[in-house]
Amino acid sequence: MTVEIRGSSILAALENQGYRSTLPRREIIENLEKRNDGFTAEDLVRDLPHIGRATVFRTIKLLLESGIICKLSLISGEPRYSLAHTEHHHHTVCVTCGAIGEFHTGTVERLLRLIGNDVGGTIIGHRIELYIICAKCARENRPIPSNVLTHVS
Amino acid sequence: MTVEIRGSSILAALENQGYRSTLPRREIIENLEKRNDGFTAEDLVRDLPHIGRATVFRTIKLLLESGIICKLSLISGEPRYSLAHTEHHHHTVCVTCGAIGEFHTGTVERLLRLIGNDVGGTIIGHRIELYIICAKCARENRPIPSNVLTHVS
DNA sequence: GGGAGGGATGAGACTGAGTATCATGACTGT
DNA sequence: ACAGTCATGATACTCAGTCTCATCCCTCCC
Repeated sequence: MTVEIRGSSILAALENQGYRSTLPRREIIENLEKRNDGFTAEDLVRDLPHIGRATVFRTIKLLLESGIICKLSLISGEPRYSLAHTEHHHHTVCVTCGAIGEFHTGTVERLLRLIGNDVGGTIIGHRIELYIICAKCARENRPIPSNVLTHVS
Repeated sequence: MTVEIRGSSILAALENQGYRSTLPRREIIENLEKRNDGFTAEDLVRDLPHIGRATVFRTIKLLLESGIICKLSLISGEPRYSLAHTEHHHHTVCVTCGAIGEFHTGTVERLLRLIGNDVGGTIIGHRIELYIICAKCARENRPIPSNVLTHVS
C-alpha cells in the first residue's frame, strides 16, 4: 500500500468509486491535468500512442461519469472535453481561439425551473453553452471564422 | 413558368435566396414537411434512397443556413434536425420518447446579456437545450433510459 | 423552342468520433 | 503467491458528415 503525498486527487476519486489504478489511466489523467483548455479524445490518442484507442475513450467515459471532466460542443458541433473545476457549471467557448471558460449563476437554474412550468414536462437536465469572442481575441482583433455564421443558434 | 397554388413556402424561401428548385430538393423538403418531430439525416437518406447521400447533407446544410430547420442534440449528443416554426427559439427534448418542443422567452436573452458582462467577452451565440420527461411519458410512466444518468449536465 | 453556362447531383472514397468484440494481460485482496 | 476479475489493446465496425469530380439539368436569354 503506497501513500501518495502529491498524488492525483482525480485518481483518488476514481479509486474511491471502485475503479482500479492502472498505468494507462494514470497516464491519461496525468496528460489531461497538464492541459488548461479544452481537448479532444483524438488529442489524447495522438499524445499517448502506446495506449489503445478504446482505452482512451473508456477512460474519458469514466471521467465524464464521475464528473471529473465535462463534454461540450464548439459552435460547429465538434466535441471538446474540459476539466471540471466546479461542481455544476456552464461553458463559454470562444469561437475564434476555442478558449473554454466556466460560469455559474443560480439565476440560470431559477429561470429553468420557471420555464419548466410552461414547457409541459419535468426538466431533468440541460445543456447551455455560450459562444463568445473572448477579451484577448477582441483585443487582437482576430477575424471570426466564417463557419460561425452558419451555426448561430 | 408554373404557378404553384399550394407550393411549399420553404421552396419559395430557397428560391428567393437564389437557389435552384431541383427535383431532389423538392423531394427532401416534401419529406421533411411531413415529419412533425425530430429527424436525422440518416432518416432522409433511408427514405429517399434514389437521392445521393451528399445531396441530402447539402440540402440539410442549406436549410440550416436559411433558418428553415434547426439542429439540436439529444441528451446523449446524437444530432437531430427539426423544422423551425418560429424565428428564434430553444428546444425541449423528451429523454424517453424524443419528442421535440420549442420555447422562447425574452427572459433567456436578457439573462444572457447579463451574464455576458461577467464572462469577459462578447456573446455571439448560444446553445440551450432542456431535457425533459414530457407529460405523455410521465402519464404512461415510461422508464428513463439508463444512459441519461451518464449525461446530465 | 433551343442553346449556353453554371449551379446541382450522384457515386464513392474518406475522415472523425466513438463502440463492439474478444483473447490476453495486470491489479487487488487474501 | 494466486485466483478472480477487471482492464487493455488490436481490430473491425458504425454513424455522421465531407470531398472530389465527371455528368446532369435549371434558368435565363434569344
